Amino acid sequence: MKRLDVKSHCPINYALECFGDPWSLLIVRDIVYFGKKTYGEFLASEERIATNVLANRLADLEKKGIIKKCPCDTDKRKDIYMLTERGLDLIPLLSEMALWGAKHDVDTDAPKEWVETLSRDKEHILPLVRTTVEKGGAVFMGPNSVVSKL
Amino acid sequence: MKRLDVKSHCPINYALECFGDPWSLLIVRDIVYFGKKTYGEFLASEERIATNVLANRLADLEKKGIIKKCPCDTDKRKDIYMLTERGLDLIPLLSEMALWGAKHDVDTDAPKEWVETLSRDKEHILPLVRTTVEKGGAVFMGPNSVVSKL
DNA sequence: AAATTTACTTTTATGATGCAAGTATATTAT
DNA sequence: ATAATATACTTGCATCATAAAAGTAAATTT
Repeated sequence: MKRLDVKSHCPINYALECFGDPWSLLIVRDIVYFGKKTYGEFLASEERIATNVLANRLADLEKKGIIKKCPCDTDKRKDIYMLTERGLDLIPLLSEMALWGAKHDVDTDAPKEWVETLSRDKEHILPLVRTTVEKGGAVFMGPNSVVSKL
Repeated sequence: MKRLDVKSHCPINYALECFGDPWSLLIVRDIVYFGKKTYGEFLASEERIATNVLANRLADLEKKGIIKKCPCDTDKRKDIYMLTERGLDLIPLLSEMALWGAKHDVDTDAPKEWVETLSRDKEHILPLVRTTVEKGGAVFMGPNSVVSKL
């Protein structure tokens, strides 16, 4: 948890120092693709992150300016986590990662149609994903999902 | 070092399980951007990877099919590490990571001109990077560097 | 033949993660 | 109003990964 020393200012190393651990990008994925917003929703994700690790990662991501936390209006026990501008800027990176994984994992769960649509027309799709997520929507889930607009 | 259990077949998680540690992508970066090819060259990189960790990461990346190792013709003590097809397919992801880092690190070392060129014309640059690296060249170093062709 | 280079391995210390359990506050049910 | 439940955490402990330092074996240079 102590990542105070900066190893270099290579942009790739900088990015890795911000989110190059096994969990951070899965949290961002949960927001972008599945519209998750609360601690409990992140905790319930398929990869079974440990609760203390989730708390650490959320705090780190907030400190790094990738997510922000707001109290929930309707339930005061909950906080709502959303992407900042820096976080939204991760969408193209996340997409390339998803395309690589979908191409190279023979057992991938990635929906074939989405992969084809995305790789065919990034210029059009990525801004659509961004504006959707900005408004609290997601790629696959919810009434305003990106896939429902295609 | 024991990453035998697959947490999920989400393409993003798959990618993270292949190279989602703090070092693997720095090795790929050294190949793509700086034309590094041998153990000693990777060991000498700015971020100062520990020698045992480098040995582990090289072995893992080879096992995952991202790099391949060939004996060096001119010096039989050395091995030459190169990207496989799977490894070459990481170039777009690495580029997005570099663009994110260059944009969000106020102290970035990324060359401004390269960042602008890349973000303006990915369609043209990325295939050029790929064919260059395939032939043993790199983005910034060597007589056949990508930047020397622009 | 001796010194150096290269690509490692081994050992020990530290730090991060995984798992199980506990806590504080807010909400819902009775 | 009280009890039960939900939510977002924290704490303690075992295990795993990384960092640092040193050592090793084969190939090459002097």
